[in-house]
Amino acid sequence: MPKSDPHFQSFRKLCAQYGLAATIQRFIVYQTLAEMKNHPTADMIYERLHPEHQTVSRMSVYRILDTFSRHRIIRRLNHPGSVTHYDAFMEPHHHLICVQCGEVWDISRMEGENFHIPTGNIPDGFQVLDLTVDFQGICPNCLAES
Amino acid sequence: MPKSDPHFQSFRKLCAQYGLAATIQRFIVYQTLAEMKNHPTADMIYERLHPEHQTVSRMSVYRILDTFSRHRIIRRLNHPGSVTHYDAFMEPHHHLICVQCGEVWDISRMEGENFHIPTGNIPDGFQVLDLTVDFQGICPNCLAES
DNA sequence: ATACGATTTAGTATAAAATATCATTAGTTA
DNA sequence: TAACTAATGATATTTTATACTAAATCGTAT
Repeated sequence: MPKSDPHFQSFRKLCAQYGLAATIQRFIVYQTLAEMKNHPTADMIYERLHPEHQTVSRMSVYRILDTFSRHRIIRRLNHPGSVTHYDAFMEPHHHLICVQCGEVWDISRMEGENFHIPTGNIPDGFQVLDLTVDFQGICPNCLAES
Repeated sequence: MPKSDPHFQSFRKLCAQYGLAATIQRFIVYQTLAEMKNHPTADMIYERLHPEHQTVSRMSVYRILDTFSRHRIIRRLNHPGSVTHYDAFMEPHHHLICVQCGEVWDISRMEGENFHIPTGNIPDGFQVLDLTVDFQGICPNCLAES
């Protein structure tokens, strides 16, 4: 019973903060995404929640993820390939991307990683919130195959 | 007549270097991409070259871009949204991405930008070839609207 | 130059991912 | 609780990408 979930109250506050209605569907999608640690796609989220919650349609999952990412409640990732991936702002991290097979790995940010924002290049009026580094390369598997 | 194009000879060498056949279709796709400076999608490239070159099918554009990106002759970009974008390794650059509207701008790399590869975080056996920094933020237009 | 074997392409069909529309339902505010 | 507004579900459709195979083209050795 989602509405009796103790987390629902704080979720209601979160939504109010952004002027959004705190629907059960939004709560379930948000909770499911927060539990998943592997940058799921909209479809992966739907498949995960559907067995327990037939009350959420696939359509709504797409729409809710879009709404939430526009409000920056969740994050829309820039993965390679042709499917949009999401995450729920867990811990900040960078990406390791194999240009051969397209696989993506997370790498945590390092103390002293020495990435600063080169403001000299950022046009006036653009408000930078965050940065992500994508490392392109070849993964061990693909190296072995070639 | 593509084959009489003076650039075709150097393109032939490029392909030979990677063990790829230097077909007219590949040449046209490559040339078209090199002319386009805005990270086009496969479809945008097809629409651009089609009026002049009916001899290249949409299917081939997708396949050629995939082949070339696997060989790192071109680059497959990690844009937000659900369509794969490409560029032709013109000049190295980073990206400025508006999380609100999804628009992307290039920013050139800076002398002294101070991005080094933190090898401590890269798993053994992964060969890093390049890195790109994505700056997430809000563009002036979207800032004005909200 | 020509012919042979190996790649590559075109075309059709199909799959996967995302969006549009609108009547119905649910959430918020008073 | 009632009225108003916003969100959902279902279906249909669009967009993006892939599978498959006969025919054409490319590279290599003659």
